[in-house]
Amino acid sequence: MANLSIGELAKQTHTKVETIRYYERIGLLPEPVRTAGNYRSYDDVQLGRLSFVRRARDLGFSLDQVRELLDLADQRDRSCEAVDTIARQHLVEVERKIADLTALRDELSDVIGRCRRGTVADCRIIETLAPSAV
Amino acid sequence: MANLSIGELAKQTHTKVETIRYYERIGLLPEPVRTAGNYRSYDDVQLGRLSFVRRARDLGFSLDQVRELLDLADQRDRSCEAVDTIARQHLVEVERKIADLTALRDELSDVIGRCRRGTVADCRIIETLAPSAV
DNA sequence: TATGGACCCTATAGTCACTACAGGGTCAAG
DNA sequence: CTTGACCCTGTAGTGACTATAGGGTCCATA
Repeated sequence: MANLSIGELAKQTHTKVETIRYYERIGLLPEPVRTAGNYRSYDDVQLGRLSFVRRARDLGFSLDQVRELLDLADQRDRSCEAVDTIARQHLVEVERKIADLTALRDELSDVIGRCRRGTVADCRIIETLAPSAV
Repeated sequence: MANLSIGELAKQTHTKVETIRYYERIGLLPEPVRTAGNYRSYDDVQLGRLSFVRRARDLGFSLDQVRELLDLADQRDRSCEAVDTIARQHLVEVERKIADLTALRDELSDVIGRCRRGTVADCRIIETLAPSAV
């Protein structure tokens, strides 16, 4: 049993104190018990829940999607299909972004190379990221 | 020469009309010429510029960074050192993003693999995303 | 016992990058 | 000459925080 203050919880989950209070305000985290001095007091269940939220956010899930995932985790007899669908959508998007960024990286390297050779004039950054066929 | 209305430009760049006006308001896009009826009228240069902005935004660059990249492409007579410095900074960031997204992709693939043909009870997405060792 | 500083509280406003009205004007088709 | 799709300006709302003001709590040290 942990009994963490909001600051300790923040430290352990790499979250700002304000963000935790914000999550509570929007109903993503339940209201914790309070100490005599009106301080919030958290246990390991809350710690796990917040860890999950933070990690999911870091992976690009919206707060609404996080809420959905939390609901799914609470109802453990349900099919995993919804989780799979959300993850699958993200995977497609992530792979497209990797491809785009790789193209941009190559172009930036090229610009740097050309710069070294003193021919800045034909910079093709715009052409790389804004192909005529949009 | 295209001579696009704001709606046509929006369609071609997969942008909302309001967003285009917003970009103009904050000075990211130049004010276009107006028709007799005070409608905005765009050409292919604007089209290319907006395409670039959208693509760069999608890749996770902030509007301020997009502004910098646009300057990089615009001011071709800049000194080599200035161009090199900006390009180099962006290259570092782009490479970090590629690494992050690659890790994310692997994790999502893993989640999808676990979810396949299981129930939430078997699906370990929660454990994956909220490991006890935070 | 007093006090200083680290921590906590609420409430509100600000940020970024849009997005959505409200209330009106323009324009081509029928 | 009206209908409906499109455009205009201006302002307010959204998501997900982040910061600030103005105060209360806790506890180690003088």
